[in-house]
Amino acid sequence: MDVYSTLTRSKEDFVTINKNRVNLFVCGPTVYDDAHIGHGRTYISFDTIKRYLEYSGYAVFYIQNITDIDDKIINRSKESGIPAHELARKFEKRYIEDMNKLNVNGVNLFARATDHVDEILDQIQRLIDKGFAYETEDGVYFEIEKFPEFGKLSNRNIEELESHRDLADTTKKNPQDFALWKKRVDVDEPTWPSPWGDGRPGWHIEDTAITEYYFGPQYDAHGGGLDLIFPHHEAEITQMEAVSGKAPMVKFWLHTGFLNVNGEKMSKSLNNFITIRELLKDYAPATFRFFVLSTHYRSPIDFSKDSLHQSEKSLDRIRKYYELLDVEVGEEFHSDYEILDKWSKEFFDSMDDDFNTPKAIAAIFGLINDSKSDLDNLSDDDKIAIKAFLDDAAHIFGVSFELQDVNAGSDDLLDLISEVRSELRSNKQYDLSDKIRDSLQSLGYEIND
RNA sequence: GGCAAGUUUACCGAGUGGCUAGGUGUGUGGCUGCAGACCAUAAUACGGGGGUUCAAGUCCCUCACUUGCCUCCA
Repeated sequence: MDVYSTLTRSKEDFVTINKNRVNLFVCGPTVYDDAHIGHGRTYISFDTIKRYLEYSGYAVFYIQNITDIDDKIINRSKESGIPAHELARKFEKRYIEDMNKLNVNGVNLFARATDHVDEILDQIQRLIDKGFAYETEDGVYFEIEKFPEFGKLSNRNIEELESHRDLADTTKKNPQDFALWKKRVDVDEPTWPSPWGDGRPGWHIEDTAITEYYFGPQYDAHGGGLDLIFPHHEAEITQMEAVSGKAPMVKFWLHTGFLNVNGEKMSKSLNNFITIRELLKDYAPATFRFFVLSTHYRSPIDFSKDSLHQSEKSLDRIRKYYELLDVEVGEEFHSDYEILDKWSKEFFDSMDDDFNTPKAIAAIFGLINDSKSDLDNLSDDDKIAIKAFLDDAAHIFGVSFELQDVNAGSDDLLDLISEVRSELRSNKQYDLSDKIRDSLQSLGYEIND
């Protein structure tokens, strides 16, 4: 299996630290508002990656942090009058609900920043002891001059960055030094005691404190959105490798591309901000998942009604084919159906190639196109084999290929109506039968004569 | 300005130097009372310009354009 790492800007053989174990960390959300479809894109991608790793025989431990204390939460708390702690819990709960609806359920542990303050304090102390960090009157900072490798993930160097920063009103030695601890005294916001006075953690330190605690100083893969490469992930590498003296902290850095809306960046000012909750009022979760997976996870993806519609139709086509496989998948079956072998190999080869889901989807259609015409001539075992393959693919993608029977329960009534319509048609009373058809269609029913 | 990713047929979107990606949409034919669904079938491509090669969408150079990051951001 080949996986692309941002650190080397190339695909590399996926070699893990400990045999078939994979320790995976993905940056979670800051819980000050509802999750949007960009979050959805990123977390669906990593959910699928985890699913595929597990399918391939890896035991994956997937941790996601929850940033439940930071400026945005505090600001929102002051605006709304809801205590910061309460606000964070509320949106954390809504976030997890949203993810469950999208069938994103692979995270083994959600780790809150505020539940790991002890580990954070401990890591800061060790950074000070080793001479990488210093205290000023308003906080504790990492001194990047002490870590010459700063910039290796994002291809930047300290000199060039300095010229773009303003040193005014900061107590830092160097403008690029970043906060490990922010001292906060006499303010109406949550603080924690520390050896340097009351305050709260800087943004970057929570992730390395959490990963060191659960994984140790080195682990297999770290993911997040493209926008986190600098400065967030750069700072993580700096902190962790400085404190442990071991490198690399992470071998595989995985970054998801952005989701745009109608070609524009999603932002509140453009009024094109779509939350997952809003999305799911109009579209099925599987449609959105399939839409996300029809683009490679590192590429930008453009969200539009039209694209969602295309995904819906594509998924429908797979489902209609799946329905033609009128067999039950049992324990044992034997098949050497060549067309299936060819396309399933293509499917898994594609997934092995940096999780190339669009190509894997194409392999499913390849199978459909090549096998559809001789489906009637296939043995039950061959059909079972096809169905088992599609079940695996569906599981990896986190969708279902079962036809969605949204009208279950009203079957008798529908049967009656369509019977009446058939009778009208056989009597050539098309005015009335077409009226029934139109009405049923406007109610969302499909007519397949 | 620095760094990064892109520019493929109407749209989305794969492409490891030589063999039809795939989907959606469209055309044509079939089935239909008609439309849809369904079945069959067809067409359109590689941003511009150089170069390497027997052969380039695929490698190299160059130009143009797009997007993102460089402050918080999935």
